[in-house]
Parts: sequence; C-alpha cells; structure tokens
Amino acid sequence: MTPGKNCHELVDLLIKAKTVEEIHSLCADFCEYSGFDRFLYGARIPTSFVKPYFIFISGYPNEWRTRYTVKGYMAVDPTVSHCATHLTPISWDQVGPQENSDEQIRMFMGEAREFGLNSGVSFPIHSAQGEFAMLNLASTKSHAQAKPTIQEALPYASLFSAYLHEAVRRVFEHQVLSLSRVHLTDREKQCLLWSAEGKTTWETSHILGVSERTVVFHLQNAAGKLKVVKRQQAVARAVSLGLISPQLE
Amino acid sequence: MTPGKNCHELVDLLIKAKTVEEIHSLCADFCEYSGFDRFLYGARIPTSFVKPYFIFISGYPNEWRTRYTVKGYMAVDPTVSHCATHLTPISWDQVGPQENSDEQIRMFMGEAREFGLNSGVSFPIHSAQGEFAMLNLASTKSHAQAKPTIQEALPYASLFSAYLHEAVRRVFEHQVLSLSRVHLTDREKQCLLWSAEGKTTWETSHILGVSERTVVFHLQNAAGKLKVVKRQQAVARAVSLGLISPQLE
DNA sequence: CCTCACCCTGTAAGATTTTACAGCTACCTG
DNA sequence: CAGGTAGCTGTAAAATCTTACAGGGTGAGG
Repeated sequence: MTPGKNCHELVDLLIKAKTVEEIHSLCADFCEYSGFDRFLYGARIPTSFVKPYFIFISGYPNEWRTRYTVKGYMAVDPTVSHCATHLTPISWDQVGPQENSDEQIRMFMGEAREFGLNSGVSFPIHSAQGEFAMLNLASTKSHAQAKPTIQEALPYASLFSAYLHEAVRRVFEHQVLSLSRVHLTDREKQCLLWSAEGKTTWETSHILGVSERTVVFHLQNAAGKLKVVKRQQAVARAVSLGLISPQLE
Repeated sequence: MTPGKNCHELVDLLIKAKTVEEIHSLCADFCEYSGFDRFLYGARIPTSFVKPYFIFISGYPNEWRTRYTVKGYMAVDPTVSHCATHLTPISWDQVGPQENSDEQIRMFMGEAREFGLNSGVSFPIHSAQGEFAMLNLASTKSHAQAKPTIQEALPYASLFSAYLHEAVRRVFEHQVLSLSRVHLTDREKQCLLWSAEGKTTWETSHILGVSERTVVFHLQNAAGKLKVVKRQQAVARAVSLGLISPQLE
C-alpha cells in the first residue's frame, strides 16, 4: 500500500539480482507492496523476426497462462497491442468494457476475470536492443475499487519496470541475448549503415574511399558475426538489435 | 518539491496538449514542482539512418545549447551514451566525476557546470517506432545537495517522460513523423518480414504460395510507400519504424 | 617474435534483384 | 457504375549481390 517506501529498495535489489528466482521474488514483493495480487512480466527477444524468443516471469495462475498460450490470446489481448505501440501504461478498464470493443476482446477479458484478473494495469517496455516487454499488475478487485491503487502505483511501477527489464537482460545475457552483444568493427557498422540507407556496394565503396571488394568483405564479416548469410538479413538484424544508429551531425 | 501531487495533473494535461508551447510549459511546471531548475527534452527521429531529424524542447541556457551543438558534444556526453543503450535513468554524479572517466568527459561536465547545470538526471525514452529521446532535469545545486530531489523525482519523471514523448509524437505527427504512419498491407508486411529473414524472392513466393513476380510486386509497393528504392532499404526502414515485428507463432 | 584483430584488395562465375514493359480479378464505396 | 484499394501474374535485359578462389598490410600485446 505504500509503494514509495519500498520502490527504491526493490530497485537496488534488482540491480544486484543474479537469478530469475531473485527477480521473481522482487516482482512479487513489488506487487504486494503496491497493493496488487498478481504480476506477469513477459519479454519478446528478437532472436528472429518470424520466430522470436519469449521470456516470462509469472505470478499468474498457470491455468490461465496455458489457456492464453493455447488459444493464441496474444493476438487478441488489447493490452498487448497497446503496449506494442505505446510507451504509456494502460489500465485495463480503458480497453475491456468499452462499448466499441469487439466481441472477441470482451470474451477475452471475461475469461481473465474467471482467474481473478479483474482489474489491472500494463506497462510497456521498449529497449534500445529491440526487445519488447510488458509488466502486468493485476488485482482481484473491481476496476472501480482498484483505481486508487493503480493511480498511486503508476510512477513507481514505471520506474520499476525499467530496472526490471535491465535485470532480466543481465540474467539472460549469456543465453538468448548473446546476439545483442555482438561486436561489430567501425568499418562493418559503416558498411551496414550505408547499405541500410540503400547504397550499392559501388556507392558505399566511394563514400568510404575503399574498393568494392573491401565493402563486400566487411559486409560478409558483419553477416558472419550476426550469424546470417544475406546482406539484407544482416542489415535487418543490425537495425533490430540497435547496432547501427545515427548520432552526430 | 511535491512531485506526486502534480504528476497526475500534468500527465492529464500532456495528453491533451496540442502545441509545442503547451508541452514546453508543462515540462517547465514539472521541472519546478520536482525541485529542478532546468530541463531539456531531445528526440532523435529515424527519418534516415545517416541523417536523422532532431526535436528539442529546451529549458536550457541557449548559449550552452549552441556550444553543445557546435562542439559536437552529443558524441561526448556520457548521459547520451548511457540513455542510448539503457532504459534506466542516470544521475549525473554517476558519470562525470568518476575517477575512470576520461579527460574529455570531465571537461565536458565542467563546462556544463559553468552554465548552472551542476547536477541532474537523464531519462531514456525508446519508442516502438524507433525514436530515441531523453528527458534531462538539471539543478544548480551540488550533487550532494540535489540527491534527495533526484531520488524523489525518479518515479514521477519516469512516468512523465513516457507521456511527454507521446505528446511530442502527437504534435509532430504531421511533420517529421509521417513515415511511421505509413500503412502497409498484410502481404507487403509478410514479404518484408521474410525478406528481413533472409529469404530470396523465390523462397518467399513458395512460403506465401504466390508467384515470384507477386512477391517482387509487393516489395516494390512497400518500398514506394516507405519512399525508398531498394529492397534492403525498405527492410531496414520497416524494421526501424517497427512496422514489421513478430507476435504470434 | 608470434598471434590476433582489424583493415584492405583482386578475379570470376552464378544467383538474385531491379526495372520496364503489360494485363488480370475481386471487393467495397460513393 | 465509376473509382479506389488490394491482390495477383508474365517476360526480359541490366544491375547488383553472393560465393569461392587467393593475397596483402598495420598495430597492440603476450
């Protein structure tokens, strides 16, 4: 009920967390102190465009999680589509019981209620390395009753979610996140950058003042490091992982 | 001094803000209520990889801003490099006076102090549409004196920065952000997705069950909508703008 | 001195993409 | 029914990328 008191402590502990279990426990603590009953953190790691990897840290009922997966509710869940395109948290009462929301969404929200997920709020998390994550905090209370809890928790949960994701990144670094640690040399990045900008090998070679063969060489090396074979794939991967981006000028 | 009291009100006003001037005014209010003296919001819009567009909403001294630009301090500023790769706010005392920080950074921080930017904190903002932004809150107080102010403001500023960026997005929608509003058809997105995954035209045509010519057709249309000419450029742009991303499975 | 990382270059065949030509169906809306 | 949007297809020459061959140099650090 007093999120402020514990937020800084929990954030400090998140920074030091070394295992998923520790993180889970800290989420549970945050959830409790903020006045919520359930939490779910989910992250989508862009290991591939068509088959990304998902990480979940769940304080949700297992049965509901299973049904959610089996029925493909990720494509229906209105909080997911909001968080995928926005930065701001969304209270569930803003998406579920709206009059204009379609039948499918209404049924989905109804089913969630059967598992005690009556009200709640979702926080979007977008990292510079292309991951997309969400922190969901749920309450068994009705929307009206939970409103003050949600309102009060917004700032703290916003901050908490940022540290939470960085903690997850750290813990999973050596597993699925290994691609984002790929080190590209300056030349490789330059070649990828101009390639992403639509320049041909010949154009890039003149921009950089080297031979065409050298540009090809660097792009091949970059593709190799990114574990792909084609140029456009290397460019897509590099952009998605945030390995190439502007700065000066 | 009482950020909590006004945060929700300011956020509500941000949602309704229609002009840059309104947003500037709300930032100034937030800055004041949180106990800071200066603010600077800066956003990098990925209009192009090599020459992005920048938006600034500044409550910083103009002279400092000019010097910053002229001297290319964006490439030196340690808060920029932190925010570009992280999600968590960074207090300036964590980057400036460190013993291991190099001479260039120390000089930079020293110059900032000459303009009354003695201490402060920077919040990273990463949107799903590829924009990267920062909210900087600065104080004339010393690091030690400003510490409680910063600590107290962290959660509120974290939430505020999310709403701030969405407000800026809304206001600038019809200008530099027009590319992120591009509508691609399902087929166009599918072709781009498989292309980003490294599939050739022939492979994509078999995956989608259409002719090679059709895949070429869709990719050309997509490239046209994204105002580019090459396939790899279209893929890079689409990835960067968040127009293609996974979801189901 | 040896190794490693980074940078650079050449040739050539074969695969893929780009571009330009041209034409079809279906659905929805004013 | 006209007009718009979305989807689909064909041919062919020219440009570009991929892959395989083979070779060069520098500088930092053990």
